Amino acid sequence: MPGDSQTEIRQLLDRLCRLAAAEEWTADLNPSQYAALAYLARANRFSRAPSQVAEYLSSTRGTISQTLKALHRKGYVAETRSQTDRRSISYDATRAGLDALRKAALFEKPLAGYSQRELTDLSDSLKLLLQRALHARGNRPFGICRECIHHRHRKDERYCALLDVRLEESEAGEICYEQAS
Amino acid sequence: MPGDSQTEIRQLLDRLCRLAAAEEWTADLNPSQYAALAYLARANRFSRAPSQVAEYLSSTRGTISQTLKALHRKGYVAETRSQTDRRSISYDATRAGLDALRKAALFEKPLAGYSQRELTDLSDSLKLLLQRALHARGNRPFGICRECIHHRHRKDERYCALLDVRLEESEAGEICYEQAS
DNA sequence: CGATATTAGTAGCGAGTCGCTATTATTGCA
DNA sequence: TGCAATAATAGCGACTCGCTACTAATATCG
Repeated sequence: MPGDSQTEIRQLLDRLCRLAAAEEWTADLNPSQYAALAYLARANRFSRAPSQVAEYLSSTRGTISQTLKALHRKGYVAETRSQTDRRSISYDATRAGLDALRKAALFEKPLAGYSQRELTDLSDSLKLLLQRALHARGNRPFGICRECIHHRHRKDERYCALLDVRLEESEAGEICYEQAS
Repeated sequence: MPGDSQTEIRQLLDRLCRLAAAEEWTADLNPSQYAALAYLARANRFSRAPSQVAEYLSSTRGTISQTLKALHRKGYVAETRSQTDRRSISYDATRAGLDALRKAALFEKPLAGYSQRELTDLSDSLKLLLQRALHARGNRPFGICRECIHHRHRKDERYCALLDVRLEESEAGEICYEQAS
């Protein structure tokens, strides 16, 4: 039934995204390219391969492959082939890429009047909804490293018990493909 | 800066939309077609022309023209030429169109556990954000007829003071292009 | 009244997404 | 060692999107 809360929430989300998309075009990026680049800027070094980007964006490897190539042509990402697995590639956002991201800021003005409390409330509501929707579809959560069951933190050292590696302090706040809770 | 509340909220919105989009493909609709159809199902008879759909979706007349033609080919909308202005066309969702919309329901399960209070809270937060974002860009609000300054309601009669027409009871809850508050 | 905007809808271009289905490397496993 | 699984990519057809025209109908105004 059109008009109920579900439909309304869905349409609100959609219109907000379309508005954001309109802004993204002005920054030499199309919405998919923006989304991929924004992910790469927040993802840790174990989570920047095409298939991981595809999964995060609920897209396919084929499409994302093209998107990343386009970003590469524009100089917004750098390609790094893996040493251990010669099939896989990792993409990192370049300085120019981060600049392009900043140009497409949309909700700065509309969110300016919000208190920190209101921001986290909204953020948490959306996070919960997304989490449930992802779970219903059997998708990975793509949570933050620090909030993972494999994350170990003692003294001033961080460590991932799953991948068996030491972690830099700055990596604790990044998105991880393997994150679980 | 990636990682702040703004960026995070934007990425959450984006991922929710992409998830919804993935669901829409399964209902013989692409995301744009779904969005246009969902709008037509909620818009009143003064608001169903291509240019109005385009404005609602932050798109262009050209693109929406194609989208509506595609929906027409699929039998999901009906075309009606205006009697008064022979340039304009109005599109209405057909019964088959409404069925297709229902097939693409996504947030049913994830939102099932929410209380009515939580639903309206989330809905209101998003509405406020959208409203501010639209205002910042100088766009129309596309609000609901009933909540308009031109809406008159006395006894059991509804009336629009702007368009100078009587309104059916069922129209009071529909989206209107002319809505202002 | 008639010339001149303005408006509504559409067509067509080029780039690119998206869901597909292969295809090619490379790696893991029995 | 052979065969399945995996990572990335290529290519197809339908489509969106931002453009720039373009047609037809309606408004405006000297």
